[in-house]
Amino acid sequence: MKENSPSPVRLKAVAKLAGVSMTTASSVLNGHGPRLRIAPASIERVQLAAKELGYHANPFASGLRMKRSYCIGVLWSFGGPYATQLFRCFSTQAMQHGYNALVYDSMSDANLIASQLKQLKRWRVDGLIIQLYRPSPLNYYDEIISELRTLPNVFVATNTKWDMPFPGIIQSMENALLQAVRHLLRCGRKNFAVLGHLTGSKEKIDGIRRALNSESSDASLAILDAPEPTREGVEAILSHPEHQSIDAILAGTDEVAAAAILALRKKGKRIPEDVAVIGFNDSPFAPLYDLPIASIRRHDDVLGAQIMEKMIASIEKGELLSVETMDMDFVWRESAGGPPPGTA
Amino acid sequence: MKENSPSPVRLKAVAKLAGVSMTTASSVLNGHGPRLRIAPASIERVQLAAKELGYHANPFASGLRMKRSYCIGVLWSFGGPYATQLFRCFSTQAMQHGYNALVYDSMSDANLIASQLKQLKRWRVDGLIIQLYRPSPLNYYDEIISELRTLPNVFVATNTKWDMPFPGIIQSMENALLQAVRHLLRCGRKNFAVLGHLTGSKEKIDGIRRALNSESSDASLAILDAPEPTREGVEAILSHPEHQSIDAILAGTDEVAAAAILALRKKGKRIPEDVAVIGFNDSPFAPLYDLPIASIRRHDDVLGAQIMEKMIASIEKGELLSVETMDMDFVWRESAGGPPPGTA
DNA sequence: ATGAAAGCGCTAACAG
DNA sequence: CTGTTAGCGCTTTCAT
Repeated sequence: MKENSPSPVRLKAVAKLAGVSMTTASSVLNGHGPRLRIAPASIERVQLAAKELGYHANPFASGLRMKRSYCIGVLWSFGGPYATQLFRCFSTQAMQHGYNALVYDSMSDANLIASQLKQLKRWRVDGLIIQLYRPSPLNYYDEIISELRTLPNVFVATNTKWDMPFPGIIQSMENALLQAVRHLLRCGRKNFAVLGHLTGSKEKIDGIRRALNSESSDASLAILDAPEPTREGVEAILSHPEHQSIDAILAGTDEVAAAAILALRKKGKRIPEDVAVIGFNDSPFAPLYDLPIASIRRHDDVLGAQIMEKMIASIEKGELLSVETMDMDFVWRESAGGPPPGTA
Repeated sequence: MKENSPSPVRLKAVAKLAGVSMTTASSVLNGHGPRLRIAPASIERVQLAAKELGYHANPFASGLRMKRSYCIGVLWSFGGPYATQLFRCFSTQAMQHGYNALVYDSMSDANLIASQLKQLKRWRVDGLIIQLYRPSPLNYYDEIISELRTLPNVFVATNTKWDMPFPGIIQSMENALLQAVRHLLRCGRKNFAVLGHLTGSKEKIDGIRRALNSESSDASLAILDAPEPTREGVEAILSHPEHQSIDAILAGTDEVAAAAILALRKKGKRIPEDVAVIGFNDSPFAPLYDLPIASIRRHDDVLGAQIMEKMIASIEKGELLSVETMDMDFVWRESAGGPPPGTA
């Protein structure tokens, strides 16, 4: 199974072939040739030799010496239909720059994150990209944050502004929710409901409340907890007598939205005439239902490459990581009812 | 941003605290205590000291010395709705054993794979898990395979038996296709079609042909190329006059299946009465359409942990990696028509 | 049963 | 401009 692998080329071999010392070879290969004013001829010979032998520094040796790892840690809660693209961006982008992305799914769990952080620290990562949503209580992540302070080049992706001593990016759903709510109000909806996992929908609920307020609407907002996106589960919840007046549902995912549509129809309601339904994540399936499902979209797919790019610039050139905002979008489709926003 | 991190604990400190030499400390911590008959008292003191100081060996130093990396490479073409779970299994499982998973999305592209392999080799991975479907022409992967021979603990996941000098697992859709085809034939279907990306559906087409043969059926099989799973694209294809007699569609993904259902309905066909439709991947959305979509399911979710487990056993205990088969399943739902298989 | 010493492969002061 | 030298932190003979 395992054959005798040809022992990897070492710096010594390159130096010998180029007819210089290891020092010179090393300097050239690390790009210090010009700075140290090494003879152009030597530079070229070294580079040629390296290419010819297919030399690549042993990362464990140079890592040990330089006290750095050429590894970038990524702690992200992967979910939703674009998680794969996101992950792909991280690892591909890192590889293109000669780095390794050590990617872990944090599942937004503080204990898990703590142990993953420990592992990444052991590996002396050169930088860390971490997704950390505003916790409640606010001190929930205190230990993690103090741990982060000991790491270089920390970049945090979060969902909402929050006093957090790291640069990063805010992916806010505030604006998308505002658009969605405005649309629903314009269509005359009065009784809103949030449907889905309670855990994690706090942000959505707050956002909707704020949106309703800012539009000075007196519409009601019900919170329906649907842990699983099954037809039966959702049906049971929506059958409750208290919930019969609901005319606008914001679901936690597109799956839940689909289940809700099926359940409501079964009860004789027409979608979107009687009840408007909006999903979340804009999965590729959303437009492919018999009634295309409106959704709210996070632009994860372009995000990964951008963040990794910045990270590497920060590591290599010391460019400061900055805080930015990236809004999500409301994607209108038939299930939201009414004419699409922006139509006269 | 970066604070003065407390310099990490080194072996020296542990040895001093335990009152032994570095040698002894190292041996104990690597589990050689008993073998070297080190005094039980010393063993305990060392372990205590290590725990107290929170010592963890610098992986770069021990990696350099031991000529190994505690890293496991994963080259996989991530796709389908369960890709995230698969990825999560790989990295979590590796972490639990103190390894790092270096995961790259190979996208089944030979050039990409070659460059990713190079990177992994530089990193001296202790093992490699790679997804490599039977290529055509068969020698397409020759370079990659000869590269793989130079790596330790290679484990290949593939789709079909094929002379490949590595242990691994075969995820075969043969059986699932047979079940699906049998079901369709039992329901009296005569004109089959495969609908989806042509690239990558060769295996499916062959499997269906073999299934039809083994059932001695004279049903026809049309190959419809639908690069994108959009309503319009699929509609255009299915509107072609030649394709009006089709009564059973095996789609490349559940998305394509959904698009096909919409397109066919628009043309006045009833699903599943006039045309049976079967998707692929069994995405969580499949059961949530107004007409639940039958599908074919790959058990990716359990696969990742299993493979990684074996890999680590192979690295640490030299247990041989073995070749196994894992069948996919046909998941009946209403879109496939007829009574579910197994019903009287 | 334990410790001193050598060295994994590389890089960066420091002398020439 | 180039080479000699001294480690980075750890593991492992080999002596004691």
